[in-house]
Amino acid sequence: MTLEIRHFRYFVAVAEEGHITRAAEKLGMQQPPLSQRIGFIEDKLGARLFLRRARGVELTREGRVFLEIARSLLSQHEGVFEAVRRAARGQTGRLCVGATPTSAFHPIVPLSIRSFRDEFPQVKLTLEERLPADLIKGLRDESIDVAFLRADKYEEDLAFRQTFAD
Amino acid sequence: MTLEIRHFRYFVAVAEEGHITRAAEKLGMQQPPLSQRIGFIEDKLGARLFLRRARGVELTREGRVFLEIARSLLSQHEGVFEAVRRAARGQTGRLCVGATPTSAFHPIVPLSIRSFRDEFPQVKLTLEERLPADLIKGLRDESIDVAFLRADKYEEDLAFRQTFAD
DNA sequence: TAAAAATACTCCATAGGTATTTTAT
DNA sequence: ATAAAATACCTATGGAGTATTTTTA
Repeated sequence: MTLEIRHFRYFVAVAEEGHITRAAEKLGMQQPPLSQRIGFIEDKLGARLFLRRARGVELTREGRVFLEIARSLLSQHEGVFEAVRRAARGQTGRLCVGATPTSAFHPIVPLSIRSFRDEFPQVKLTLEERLPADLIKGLRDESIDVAFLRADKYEEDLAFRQTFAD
Repeated sequence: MTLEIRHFRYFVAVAEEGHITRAAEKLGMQQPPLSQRIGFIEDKLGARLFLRRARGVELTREGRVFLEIARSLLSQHEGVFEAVRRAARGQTGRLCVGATPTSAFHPIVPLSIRSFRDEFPQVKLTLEERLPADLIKGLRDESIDVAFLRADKYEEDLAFRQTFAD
């Protein structure tokens, strides 16, 4: 058996509480199995992570090192779901494209839209024609997802920019 | 149930082989349980990760996103053991050395410290001068890692002892 | 001596194995 | 028709629960 996500959770809970019984409560489980899991982790690592004290447990040096790593692993683990959800969303949801009345007729706009629709047919794409300032506002409040704008004027407002000649 | 390390391993194996049966072989398990686990992961994520083809499986867009994350999570997971091992060996971090006011000037003390610093330059070493009783206390609560003491007096307190003549 | 952790068991859920069916080319 | 994945069903291992003992200060 390898150390699983569950074990990292358990360890962090105990480290934060400094108390196996309380940590078990917080985790919605009983004290003995949690003690066992902690023992299992220590075996796996070949290191003692806690000193057993009369009123709780205390991290050892190895424990403190392990705590840092465990936290970072858990936070990365949490991120997974969000990342996949976003990826899935991009393939299946809606996309609102903004363009100024003039830029809407620049060839790049219809071409981009056509090829996007081609690649992601499940995405319902809508085109919003607005004035440049309103497009920026829309991007900020996320009522618009992407926009076609003259590059020279809104530079400092933009986090990301793709430029096309002409 | 949450996604465990095992699941990430399984997924990466299948993604790399493009073939559940072969991946199962490589993992030392059978094809059906691996198919089940992959199904489980997809359920958890609420996303299809593979397209089922006549001669294997192929990553979807979400699958490719998930693959990157899974790999990075696994590599971080692997690092855990190494990091704890190093911490346990004391190759990193801090070391607090205790000595009595008199023993601090015995040649063995500065000599040991010098050679230790030589061998483990990453370890930040500090010297604590305290009375013998406080040193024992410090060792117990781990505020001190090692101490130089007169061997004859604290014998029964010590789990480990290294004696030097003179 | 009191509070907390460890141990000894029992039980259960989920992972994994075996046999078979379904699907895609 | 064939190769591979899915499904159905069974087994077993590891995790969780309950009762009790051991440890630490």
